[in-house]
Amino acid sequence: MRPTVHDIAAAAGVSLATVDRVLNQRPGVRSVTREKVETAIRELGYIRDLAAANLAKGRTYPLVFILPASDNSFMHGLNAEIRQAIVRSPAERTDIRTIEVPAFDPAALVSVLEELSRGKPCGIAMVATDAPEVRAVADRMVRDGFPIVTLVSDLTGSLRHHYAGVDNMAAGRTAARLLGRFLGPRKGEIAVLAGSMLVRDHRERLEGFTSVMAEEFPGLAILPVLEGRDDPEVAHMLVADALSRSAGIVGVYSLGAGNRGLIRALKDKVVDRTLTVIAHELTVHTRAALIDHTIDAILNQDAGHEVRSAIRVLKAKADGLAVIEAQERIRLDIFLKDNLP
Amino acid sequence: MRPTVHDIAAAAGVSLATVDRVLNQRPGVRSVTREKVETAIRELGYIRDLAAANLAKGRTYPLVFILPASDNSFMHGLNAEIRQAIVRSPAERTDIRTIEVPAFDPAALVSVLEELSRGKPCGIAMVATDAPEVRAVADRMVRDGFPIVTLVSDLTGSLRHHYAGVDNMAAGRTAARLLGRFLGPRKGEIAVLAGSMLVRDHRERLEGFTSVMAEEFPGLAILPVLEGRDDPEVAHMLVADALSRSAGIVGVYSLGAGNRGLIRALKDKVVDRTLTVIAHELTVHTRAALIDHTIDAILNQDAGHEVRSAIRVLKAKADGLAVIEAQERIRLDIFLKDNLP
DNA sequence: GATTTTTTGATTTACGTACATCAAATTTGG
DNA sequence: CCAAATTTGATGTACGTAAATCAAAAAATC
Repeated sequence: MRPTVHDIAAAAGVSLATVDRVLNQRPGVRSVTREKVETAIRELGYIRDLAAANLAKGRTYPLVFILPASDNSFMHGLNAEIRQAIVRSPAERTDIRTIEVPAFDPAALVSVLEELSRGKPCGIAMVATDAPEVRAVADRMVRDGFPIVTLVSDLTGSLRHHYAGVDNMAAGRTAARLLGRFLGPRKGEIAVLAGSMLVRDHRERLEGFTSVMAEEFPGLAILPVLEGRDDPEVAHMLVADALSRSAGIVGVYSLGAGNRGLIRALKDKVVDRTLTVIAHELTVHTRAALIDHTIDAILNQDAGHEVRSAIRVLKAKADGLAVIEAQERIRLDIFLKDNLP
Repeated sequence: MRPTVHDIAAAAGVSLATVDRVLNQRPGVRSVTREKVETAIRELGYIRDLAAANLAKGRTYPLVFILPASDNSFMHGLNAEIRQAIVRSPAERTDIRTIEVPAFDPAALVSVLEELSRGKPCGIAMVATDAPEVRAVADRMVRDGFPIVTLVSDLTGSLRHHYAGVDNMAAGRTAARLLGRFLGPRKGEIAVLAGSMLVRDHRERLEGFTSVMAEEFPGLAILPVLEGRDDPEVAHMLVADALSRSAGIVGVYSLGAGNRGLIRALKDKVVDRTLTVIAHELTVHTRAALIDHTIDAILNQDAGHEVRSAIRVLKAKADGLAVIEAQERIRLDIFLKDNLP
């Protein structure tokens, strides 16, 4: 049987109360005594029974998710996953709340964080807007002991405990290689559809994409980025326009949302030529397009995994425990029509 | 606050002891009374606090992993992940034991299972040898109440509660499409290297592979399968031989283990022609080969995820709880040199 | 050496559930 | 209606930890 507080008290020759004081870093213990207890803990290999401790404390983990108020499939999916997590709350002792903030608005995010830092949440997960002022508050809160993880989009150079999202640079590079290899020896132009270059994940995907394209597929020229604002209508217009303007386009990389518009544009135009298309995020629309060969590959991040991972990490940090790194790495899913879930 | 047994006793107008009898299906409760209690449970939305219950019972989850005694990187990795899980045992209340059985030996597996069914394990995870006699014992044990999950390789048509492994048919199909698309308009022959056609996962991969090849890439002809027994030496010999024999080979699909030998053969021979190569399982060797372009893509199953998933599922089944299906789906990882972890 | 302060011990209650015991109430059988 | 069997209640202990109280002992201060 694993040792309990009683065993430690006995081994250290002190009372249970003293052991408790040491374990929960309460004052009123001489450092010699504390030493004795800590030695006993180490020697017996004591590990506190978290379940029992949480029971005794009546502990719950109050967590806050801060999300941008964006109206696209991915964010809806993310929201749905958080609601699922809320359903599981009783069993997991979590108490999850979500806060919506205007998208791409550092000031709004900062004020929400300021507000939270006056409260009691034991953990914060946020889709970060990548701005210095956001980083400043986040870092201050980390130093003040708040567990903070970024979700989907990271905060450059910040102290946040963890990033629950994919490596977007790698995603862009992967897209480039897939596109390049699928096209083989063909030469031509590549259209890139993004949401906005103000978001870090989109910038990074583009950066990864262009670098591999330049290094390894010199026959393919990247056209100026189309910024579709993650809006299907805008995306449709931009892509349709680009396709009609340039006959040299052989491939498309859609690195943001709003793929509904992209797909419509592709279906209108493409009877006369074959395009190779790579898009991000698996939704009902992209899935259908993958199956009917309008899209050739989909890169995806699993929102469910991201949410569950964020929760696990925040709980672990709140308890001062280690996380299983490999488990928390969010993988880039590559879907062809053959390995759809 | 969530309701406790006390609240239920009060609501149902019975004593705590009676509630306990109902909850733990102990005898000595009239059906009318049982009804009252069950109604109260439903109406208050009571859910038993598993942590408290486990504490009171002093419960641990004795789990057994049955693994084939195969000497390849993948099995070594799987073993390592199980050892990691054993390290985490105290915190997870698990008590994990592994048993090695000769590979591809149904009789041995059956006798181990028979032995276990006389004991007390609350859950069994096994790399199944796909044979009718194995399925028979497994099904009997499932009916007797043992939670059983198959790991990596499934048991055809069995009642096992869960399969913690990838969809190998989908893996083969994916490999075919990748190879076909990477080769583009090129015509030629494809060499397939397998471990053994006696293992279900290899058979399925091959089946998926050939079907997509036949349907969609008629210009590519699949050569007779090379059975390398997952042994680097044998694999080396077979591949070197095939390459020297046929000048028409343009691609290779390695769906088993023993890739060390394959890679050596490729490096020896391939200076004079470009081959497109897809292999399974990310190891130090395949990773290096991917980076130096000897291999073009690696399909992988994450052994760590498989082990952790098997444990979560077995625990849930032992408690009669639901699992989060999406979380337990083992994904097929596709690695290009750009998205290596 | 007496006094104050700090440190330690002893003990209790609580968390939510499991499980056992014994007495009391109720039902059933004859 | 009585005896036997069944059902229910009341109560206590346990699991491992947290947290509080109050008394006792030890150390520090003057």
